Amino acid sequence: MQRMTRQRSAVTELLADLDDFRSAQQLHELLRAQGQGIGLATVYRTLQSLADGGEIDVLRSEDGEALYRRCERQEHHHHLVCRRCGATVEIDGPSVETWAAQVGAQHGFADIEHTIELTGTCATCTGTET
Amino acid sequence: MQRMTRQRSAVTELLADLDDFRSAQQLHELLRAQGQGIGLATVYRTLQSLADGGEIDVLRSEDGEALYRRCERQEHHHHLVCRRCGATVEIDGPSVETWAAQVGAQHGFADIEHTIELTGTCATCTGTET
DNA sequence: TTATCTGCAAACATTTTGCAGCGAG
DNA sequence: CTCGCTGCAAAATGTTTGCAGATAA
Repeated sequence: MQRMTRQRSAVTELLADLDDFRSAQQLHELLRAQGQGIGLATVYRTLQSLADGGEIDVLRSEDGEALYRRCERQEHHHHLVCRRCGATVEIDGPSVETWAAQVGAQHGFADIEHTIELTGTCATCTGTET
Repeated sequence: MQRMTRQRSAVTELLADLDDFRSAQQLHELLRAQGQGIGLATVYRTLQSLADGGEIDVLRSEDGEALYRRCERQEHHHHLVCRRCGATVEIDGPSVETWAAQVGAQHGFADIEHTIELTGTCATCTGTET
């Protein structure tokens, strides 16, 4: 089992304070900035163990970095990103959640998870075509 | 502009033959297996340039590898994957296509693209719980 | 011809791992 | 006391880049 070390609780508490996804290196820097003495490897190991335990969510950034966030059990939303200027809009798609669950059930799949990414060109960029 | 080299057309043609997402290294191996002499760096550079030109789609695998696939203009489908045994079902989601376009329009975004991945536990694996 | 592309190997960034010592239980 | 956890630095991966030579146009 896990021992509750100073480092582990530091990571857990930091994640509790943050709402966005952060990279391991970012979290490491934040901890050091807080005056917490902690090694990068430990941050990675701790995050991995938290992720294994389902206590945090992990996703990959566009350039392959792993991003972590404390697990939000519910109420997730998706992002709509402009491929031109990078503008991002948070969107909520109840219909998609429903659709996902439905499709899963239709094929006998349980415990469905979904990842959705929307990309487009935003109004500003569309109008500003060169 | 791009020169049409032996290597570049080899990559393009290989992608035309494949339907799934493949990693750069995988594509490199396939090309070598085909007897095509091509360096890994060239594969990376070519894929990057194709991606920049919007000729291929890129996404990130769970473990941070970049995966490439020739751009499918329309009529795409999504996959529902069993997290336990890896079984894959192709699904078609007209409602999602609609939802995506709608959400995009709502926010003034044009030319919406979406990536959707569904993961769950399939019937067999659910029933076979140890 | 000549600017671009290629291959190789070295450089990079992120993440993982080996090992000696620390410390929670 | 013990065994897991930590820190460091070295190793592993996947990707990028510098450079000299090959080559498409």
